[in-house]
Amino acid sequence: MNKLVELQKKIAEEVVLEDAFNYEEIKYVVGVDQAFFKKGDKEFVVSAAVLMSFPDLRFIDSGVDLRKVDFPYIPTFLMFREGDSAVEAVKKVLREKTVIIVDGSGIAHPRKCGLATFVGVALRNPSIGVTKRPLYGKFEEPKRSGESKGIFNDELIGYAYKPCARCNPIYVSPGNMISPETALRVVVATIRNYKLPIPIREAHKMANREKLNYLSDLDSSG
DNA sequence: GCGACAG
DNA sequence: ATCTTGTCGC
Repeated sequence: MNKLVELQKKIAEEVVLEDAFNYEEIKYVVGVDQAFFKKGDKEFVVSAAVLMSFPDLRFIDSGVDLRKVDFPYIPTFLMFREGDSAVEAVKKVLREKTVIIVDGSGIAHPRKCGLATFVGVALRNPSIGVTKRPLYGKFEEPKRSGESKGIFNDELIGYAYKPCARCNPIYVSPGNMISPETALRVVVATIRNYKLPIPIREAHKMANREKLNYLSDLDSSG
C-alpha cells in the first residue's frame, strides 16, 4: 500500500490551486457519478458523465464507461477503485472552458489526492470534489441555509456548505486548477432546488439507468 | 492504543 | 456504493 500512497503524493504535487480561467469564462460543467453491481463473483462499475452549459445548465451531452473493478473500497484510496472509469467517461464529453464536478473529495484528503484531484490531474482540467460526508479537515458546522465554513488542515482546503435549511452540509474542495473560492462559487451556482449540484444528480440518474439497462440485457441474452 | 474514515 | 417500504416532517 506504500506504493499507492507514494503515487498519491506524486499526483498531489502536480495540483494547481489557481483558476485556469475566470468564473465568467466557464462555458460548461460536467458532473460525474457511478453505480456498481455484481455479475457472479465479479464487480463492475458504470461511470456516467453529463455535460451541461453553464450557468444555465442545459443538457448538452453525456458519456458512460462500464468496466470490471478489482480494487476494494478503502477510505482515502477511492481513486484506485473508480478513478480510471470516471476519467474515461468524462473524456468522452469534455470541451473547452469546462469545469468537472466529481462525487468525491478533491484536496480535502490526507494526501491532498482525492478522486476529484485524480480526475483533474489526469485530464489536466479544472475539477471540483463534492461529498455528502466529510473525509478530512477541520471545520465548523454551517447552520444557516446558504452558509459556508472553511475546511482546514494548515491552509484552506475547501468549504462545508449548507444547501437548504433541512439539508445536512455538503463538502466542497478543489480537485485541480481551481481555487477553493471559485470551486464553492461554481457548486453553489449548480445547486437549485436540491441538495447536490444538478450535473451530479443527472450523472447519478444516468449511471443507475445504464446499470439497470445492462442488467436487464443480461438475462435476456445470457 | 483508539476512533474516524469520500463511494 | 448496495440491499429496501413506509413514513415523518418542512
